[in-house]
Amino acid sequence: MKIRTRFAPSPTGLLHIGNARAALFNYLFARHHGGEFVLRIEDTDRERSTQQAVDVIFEGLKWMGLDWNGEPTFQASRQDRHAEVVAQLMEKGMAYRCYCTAEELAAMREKARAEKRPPRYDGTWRDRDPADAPEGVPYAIRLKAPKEGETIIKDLVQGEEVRVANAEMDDLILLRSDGTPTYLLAVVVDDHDMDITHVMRGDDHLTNTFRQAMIYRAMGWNLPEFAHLPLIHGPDGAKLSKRHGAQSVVEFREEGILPEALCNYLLRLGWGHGDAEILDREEQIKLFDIDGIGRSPSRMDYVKLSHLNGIWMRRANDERLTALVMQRLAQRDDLNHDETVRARVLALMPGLKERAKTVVELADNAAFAGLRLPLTLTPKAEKHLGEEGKKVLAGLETRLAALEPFTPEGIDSTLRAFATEHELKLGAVAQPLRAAMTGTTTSPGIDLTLAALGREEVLARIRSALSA
RNA sequence: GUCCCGUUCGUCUAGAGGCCUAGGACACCGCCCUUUCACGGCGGCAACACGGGUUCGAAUCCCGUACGGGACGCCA
Repeated sequence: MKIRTRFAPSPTGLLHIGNARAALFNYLFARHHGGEFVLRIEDTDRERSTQQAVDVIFEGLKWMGLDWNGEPTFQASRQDRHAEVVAQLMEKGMAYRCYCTAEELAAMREKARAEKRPPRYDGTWRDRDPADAPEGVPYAIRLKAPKEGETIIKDLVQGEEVRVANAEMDDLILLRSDGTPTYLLAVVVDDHDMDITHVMRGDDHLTNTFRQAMIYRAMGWNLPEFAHLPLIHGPDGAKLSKRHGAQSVVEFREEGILPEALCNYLLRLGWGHGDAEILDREEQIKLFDIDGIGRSPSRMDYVKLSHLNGIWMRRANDERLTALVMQRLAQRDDLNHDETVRARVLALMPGLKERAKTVVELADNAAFAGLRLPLTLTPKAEKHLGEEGKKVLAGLETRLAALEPFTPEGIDSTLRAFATEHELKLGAVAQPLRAAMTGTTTSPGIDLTLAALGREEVLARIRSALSA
């Protein structure tokens, strides 16, 4: 049997981190087993669904490198099929018309709650003679669910068997009074028709699964395997919300997170395989399986995500990182943006990427490459450009002007020789230079920094610092 | 309120009855490397929710309690 998984988000405006993880797991599981991973957009709620929201999902998945098989299915386009299934259930006597209004149902629930009973539909129209039906009143169609016995489902994550007494459940609505299918019905029909073998989704759907199982049974269909993933909470254990920080895929991208870091983090959140921590896509596919998924909800740890992002940045290609940095620097109007600046950033990248955890930080640290003279100094940098510092710069100016070739190696030996001659520690030479080059006290190695700026710029920055 | 699920360092996790003096990672604290800041290396702090069983032996199996989460819509 070929494994087929699906990711079935509803287009409501953002690709939430929990959904993104569900997509990742479904993707990895399918790829691990040589199966297929398909996409279905659950847009039955026409009010809230927009093309823009659909695009956000596509873009997010592509950014994460989760490619799906075939064309996406739009659930709304399958309404005729959903209605057809309901018609079959009516014929079999397994569904019935319910004429209760929304107000009546709300009152029913409220009353039940007030009496501390579980809020459920009381079955008013279940056995009532259809002839009693009021004239011209719209009706919904409900499933005639079993009232006795129990419904058992198998869950690959949450334990072998999960069971609930049928008396605990009421007759769910299949078709709304406007004729459109409900989520519960549409999901079952689509998963069946699309030959989905494994349904992997958030734990919040676990109890829905019982009701869906009833629909499968009523139709005489086989159930797929289920795997309910524990939810992701905020660092404090409460529901993930805005105040915790980023929660959608695009937000993480804006904050300078690399997709491979996000995927690596999301995978390790709620899944483990021995001591494996850093996994590229190939290893993820090789190692991922359902038995590694944990059972309890996990907390989002933005600090650990940053750490992983640092690792993935160091592994990333310099050209790629430079492009990301230049994109961000383009927003700043205190910088030059020409090709020279880009070349400097690229040359600095090996040193830069060791010192940042996000692309945002990377861009901040790279910005000095495009700065115009004179530089604005940080208070700490200023201290290095006192009398002593200036003496060093003045002494260095002629030597650097004469240095040939102007390479990191040549610069390094020039500085060391200068320090020895003047009985200075290397730091006493490097820090004034760094301050003059960057306006700050931190940067990649001073040899690399000077070489990247180029002789002309280095001399210009020294003179500028000297004349300040 | 009813039902369902869960519970190993602060966090993410390893752990499938003896390999556990409970391992790794992040964070934190030292030390080393060092031209700054990082990176890296070494070391430290730190957990089996609680109570009963079962067993020669339990983090691992069973029951209960506590705590946490989820569901209970003509939303998905």
